[in-house]
Amino acid sequence: MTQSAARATIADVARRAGVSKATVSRFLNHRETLLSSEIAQRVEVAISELGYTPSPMAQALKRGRSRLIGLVLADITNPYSVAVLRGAEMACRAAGYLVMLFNLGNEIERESAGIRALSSYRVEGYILNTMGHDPGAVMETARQGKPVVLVDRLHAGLDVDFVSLDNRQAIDLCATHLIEAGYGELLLATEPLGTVSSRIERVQEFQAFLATGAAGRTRGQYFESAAGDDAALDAALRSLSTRARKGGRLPAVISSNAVVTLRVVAAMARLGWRLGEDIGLVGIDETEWAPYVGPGISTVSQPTGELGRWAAQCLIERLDGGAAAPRRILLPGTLNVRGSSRPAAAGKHS
Amino acid sequence: MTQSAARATIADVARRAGVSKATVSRFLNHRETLLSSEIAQRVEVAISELGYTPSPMAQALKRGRSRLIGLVLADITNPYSVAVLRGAEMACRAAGYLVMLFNLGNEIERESAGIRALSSYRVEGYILNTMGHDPGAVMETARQGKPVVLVDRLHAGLDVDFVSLDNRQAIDLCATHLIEAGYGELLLATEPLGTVSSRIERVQEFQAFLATGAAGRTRGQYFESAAGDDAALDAALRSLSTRARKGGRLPAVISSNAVVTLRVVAAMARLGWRLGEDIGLVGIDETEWAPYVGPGISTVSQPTGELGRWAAQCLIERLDGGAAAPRRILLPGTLNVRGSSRPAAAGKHS
DNA sequence: TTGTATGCGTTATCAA
DNA sequence: TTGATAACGCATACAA
Repeated sequence: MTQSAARATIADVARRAGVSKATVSRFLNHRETLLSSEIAQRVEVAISELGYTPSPMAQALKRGRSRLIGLVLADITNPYSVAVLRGAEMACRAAGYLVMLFNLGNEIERESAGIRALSSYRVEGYILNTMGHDPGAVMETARQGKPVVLVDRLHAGLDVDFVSLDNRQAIDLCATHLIEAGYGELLLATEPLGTVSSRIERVQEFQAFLATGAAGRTRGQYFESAAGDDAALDAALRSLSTRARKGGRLPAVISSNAVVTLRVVAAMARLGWRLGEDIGLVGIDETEWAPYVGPGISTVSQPTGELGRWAAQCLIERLDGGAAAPRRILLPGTLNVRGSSRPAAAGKHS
Repeated sequence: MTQSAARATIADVARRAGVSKATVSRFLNHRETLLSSEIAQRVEVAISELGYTPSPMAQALKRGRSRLIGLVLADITNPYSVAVLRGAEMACRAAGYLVMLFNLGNEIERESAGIRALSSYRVEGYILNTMGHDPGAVMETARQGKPVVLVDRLHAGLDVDFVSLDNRQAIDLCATHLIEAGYGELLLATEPLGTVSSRIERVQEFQAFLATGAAGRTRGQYFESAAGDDAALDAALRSLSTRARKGGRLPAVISSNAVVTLRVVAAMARLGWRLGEDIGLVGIDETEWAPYVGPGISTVSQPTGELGRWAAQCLIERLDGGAAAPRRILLPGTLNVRGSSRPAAAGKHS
């Protein structure tokens, strides 16, 4: 325990125990098969006396496998991503893997840099939650022959395991709840679609829902809300309200994720509208603040921890040799009803 | 570029360029000193043709230094921590270091595990934002002779660089603002003090402020709010209100961080009080939702990115040989005034 | 059952 | 200026 600055190596242990390095290594890796007599004892005490821990770097170099799993996050600032990270981390830890994180910080051009960095550390597989803007980068992972699992966002041309919220179920949940609550003119507000599969899918499922009998005479549109453009959002909201009034319906917004939910909330302040009364709102993504903004914001919680856990699970199974066809794992969301989707006295909006 | 599964090694490059491994290594590391003639050319093209990248693991093994910096976070779920992480990451990247993250997930008993894991990867220094509950673990870093910088939380007996919000300035900012806004009976609500230096410091600075002339006839107390115990918080708030009424003052809360701010907000809902009117509130830690909860919540923003940047900076300077005495870097917060600290019509609370 | 020798991908020391 | 070679810490094939 009382050790000088440098970490003990396997040679130190061997010397101290009066055995060879190979024996120490065997004690560490093949304890059961090549059992030693009382030499194991000596090695064991030497190890604990020296506080010896094998160097994962040297092990990786020798074995060709690192017990590292690479996790690429588009934006660690996003609570969704962090929650997924936690789930994945726990599953990996349980399986003896360490998660090596690479945060893109929303700089899509770093996508390949991230994968290269992880690759240089010989990670054994990748969990990707990126923009998918740099197909070359992601293809590189496939080329390496290392397993990949995508979270939340599909990549064109990459046929691998995929773990995500069941967007159809989530959209259905939002829409039917809103309709049952009395709202009849819907707007799906989303971040700009771009190539992000989850955004696109939510819009498509929304449109599919509207085309269904379940929608009744409900009408709906969608709107892409860009980061700085408050005016466009306000206009879309006003237009929604106008359509609703003309049709004798109550207007409501489904926001496609927490970022957009916050934008809609901000718009309420600008427009002087009250959630639930002047307009309905249910947002995908539960947040800690949802219960306390306005009358409380109705949300659909994603099973974020589970998503991360599943992602890790998929990867680890493939690492263990499971070679089935790519899986698609879609987990359901759960609805949290709050004031933002309770029309107070039936449409008293101006 | 067109490569088989395995990554190219320095030997591949050497073979391709028709030189020795040593030459390739020199090209990579000592380009200026031992300049080669047109051999450099050959090496250069071979490298790019093969898409060769040195293995950081092998480099670390040989050099004894990893260009890795270990970052231990108490809870990555906390936006404060993530913001610090981002700042630190950017500074490290600029200096050619990679951040290796270890998240404690608030499990304090993992503190030593985290440091050991990082240590096994031969990180060259540590940025620590932990509970400090496991002194042994942290001492271990010191024993290793590797530089350490503490963020937000001091550790007893560990005399190293420290980067943090200027708690005195922040508390003064909150208190004087509240007083100027007309509030005279203050309550500092904090998470249980335990051994967390930042919490303790904020309480002490609060008490110091009250003892000062600046406080005038203002009175104040502090309250430790435990995670599940809503009743205690409600009681503390009611008692605050009672004291205020008796003294003919307006009551206000300073919440010590974002977690507590949210608890106070939740209490408002339970008690049926309105922020700003029935009670004032200013919280340390800016959040994305602060503008939209109730009348908007006044906050003090921490310069989180800067904190992270400074932490990395300190570490890197020591890594480069700077051996001065431990530094204390205290950065000021900035006040964001919103509705929660604007008494509407002078104390119309019951 | 244990020890010796070799190699993983690098860098650094020495000769050439 | 360049090329063998040893060594970093470890795991394993082989020999003892």
